Amino acid sequence: MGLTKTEYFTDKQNAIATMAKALGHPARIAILEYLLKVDTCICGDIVNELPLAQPTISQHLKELKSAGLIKGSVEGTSICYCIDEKGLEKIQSYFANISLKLNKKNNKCC
Amino acid sequence: MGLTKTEYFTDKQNAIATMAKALGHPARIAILEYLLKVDTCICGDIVNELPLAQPTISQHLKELKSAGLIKGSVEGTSICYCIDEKGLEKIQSYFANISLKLNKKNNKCC
DNA sequence: TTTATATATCGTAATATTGCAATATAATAA
DNA sequence: TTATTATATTGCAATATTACGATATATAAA
Repeated sequence: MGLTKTEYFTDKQNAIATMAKALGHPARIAILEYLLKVDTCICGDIVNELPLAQPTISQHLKELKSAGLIKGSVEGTSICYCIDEKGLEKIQSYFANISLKLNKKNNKCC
Repeated sequence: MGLTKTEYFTDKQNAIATMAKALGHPARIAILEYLLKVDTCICGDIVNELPLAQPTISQHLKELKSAGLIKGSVEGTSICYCIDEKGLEKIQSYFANISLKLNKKNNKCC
């Protein structure tokens, strides 16, 4: 195995899991935070920012991109990456909704 | 390799990544949503709810628990699992904060 | 064209994850 | 005690992830 049985779950569950998974690595959290910190859009200086090799960073960027959390556009020789607000809005509102429901039900157990 | 270099990142980055990783599987999202849906705290009927074998569910529960997203307490023969509000609050507020910063900076790029 | 720069892809080794059958454990019921 | 029930653990096969050196690609500069 080692294969996630996505067919057993709803599209939304899979979508949230995909985004959460993409954020399930400290390097990708660090990339997100760096993109948030810098004012101008970022290119390859993420490589200088993180203590990981260039191919590794490239791979992490690819995963964030395919999860819809960042965007990248060619800018001459380099590539401008930035946060994809839509994707982040999705995951943010998902957790906000969970919290809301949790507060409503006043779950007292365990 | 195959080994995440956690020592290169901050504790907070690692903590968020750990929680996100735990939610990076549709079965674990489904478990979370089920725990949220049912009024009473849940025990082994998660096994009946999801199309996965009992050992698999048990493993997923363990991961959610060690990430601080759910709690479990022995209740006779069975175990009562429920959402750990603290953990969920952490990840919720993290993304809320990201969204806030994102809106502030009006990021127009790419 | 040639060279330099930036990024992506390939290939690969080490490790982690997923899923389940079989089995162990632990608490209650008979 | 001996079931029975609920859950966890073990062991294992299939697959995925992480990381990086080597290399490819693509654009701009000389």
